[in-house]
Amino acid sequence: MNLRERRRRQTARDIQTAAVTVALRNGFDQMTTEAIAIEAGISTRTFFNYYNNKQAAILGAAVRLDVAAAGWFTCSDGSLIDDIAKLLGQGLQDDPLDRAVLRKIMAVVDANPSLQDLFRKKVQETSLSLATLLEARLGTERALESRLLAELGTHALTEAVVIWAADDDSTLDDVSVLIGAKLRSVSEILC
Amino acid sequence: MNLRERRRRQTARDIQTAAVTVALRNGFDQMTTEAIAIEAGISTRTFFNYYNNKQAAILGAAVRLDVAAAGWFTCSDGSLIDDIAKLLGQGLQDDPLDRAVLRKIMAVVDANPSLQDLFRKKVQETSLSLATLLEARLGTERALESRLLAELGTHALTEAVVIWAADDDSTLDDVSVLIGAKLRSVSEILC
DNA sequence: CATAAACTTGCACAGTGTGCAATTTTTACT
DNA sequence: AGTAAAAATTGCACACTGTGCAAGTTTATG
Repeated sequence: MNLRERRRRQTARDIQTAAVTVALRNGFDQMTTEAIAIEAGISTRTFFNYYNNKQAAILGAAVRLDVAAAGWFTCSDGSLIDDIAKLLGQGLQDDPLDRAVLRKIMAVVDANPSLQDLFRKKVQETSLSLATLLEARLGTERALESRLLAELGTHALTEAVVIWAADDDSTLDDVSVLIGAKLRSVSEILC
Repeated sequence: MNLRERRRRQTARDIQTAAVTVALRNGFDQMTTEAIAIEAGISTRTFFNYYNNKQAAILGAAVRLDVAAAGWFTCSDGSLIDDIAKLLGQGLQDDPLDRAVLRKIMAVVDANPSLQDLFRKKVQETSLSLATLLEARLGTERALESRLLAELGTHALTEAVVIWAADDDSTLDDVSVLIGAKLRSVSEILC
């Protein structure tokens, strides 16, 4: 990874941290992009080079499923549920979360519908990537089930991350386990 | 229904029509709230009394499930799928769509991610109302299944409305039938 | 070390969205 | 009809958003 690339990520994180800090201090609605820029030590113009708006700055980057590196997923003949859990967990490992920061983010998001909207959008994006992979594995004729399974998987991911954030003793590996458990529980109820 | 209430709805529709007209003429991104206001014959200030932003003006009001008038749904012991189809169809009847207008709206939405975002949000709202009703019918212990079923139902609704919009000979009643058919098809695949 | 590519910044500017107070329209009641 | 309350419309001021552009600065590369 480049120095340039590392710097970009770091700046993006710095801005996110600044945004969360300001949001917790003044309230999200009172927070201006100027305040974020000052807190992060950059110009407002640079802020907009990193994020399209305040909402995006709070939420940061979405969980990305590396479709290229997931060839194993489409070919695997192991347990579908385990593979989904592993895949989603892998997506988290790529861009590790900071528990303390995440808690603050959750506090801000909980109080702001506009943030929840954007969050839904990001979840939707993740769901779409997952659906594509699932369709590749299950076959095109199962497109609808793929979409629903993906929906289910990303919901499980969200709930698992919330649990992870709340429990100081849990690790990122536990998230995969949690996802698997949730999916299995749903599967039992439906069958 | 009041004269006042009817006027409000009519003005809301007028603004929506104006917005769609302008969007098709100039492109959504070039469209300003001022242009909409002029087209609708109102002030920009009044525009914001009706809609929070351009996106909302294009999409208009969401399909509302009248929770109060849906007591029958939670008590019914008929076919769940039929009842869901009936309920969603009922929501449409309350606020009939104009096929020609809907087609124009779809053309604009198809070309604009920000409209798709808002659309997703509206679908989500409908899904939530439906989930509440489903949970009341199925029992609290089936909350998760209720949410998934609701998701499924609103997806089916969306697809059915698209089909209705494309077919001049179909009626709003057909939408219910379509929803039922889609749900049944999914149910077969899953079982 | 020189040059290209990427990044940052200031500035100008068009557009968004809201609070407030004045005015007009509708409703409800006598 | 007449009138007072309630609701809707509007203009105005203003703070904030987001983008294009051009000039300056930093990093990558050979």
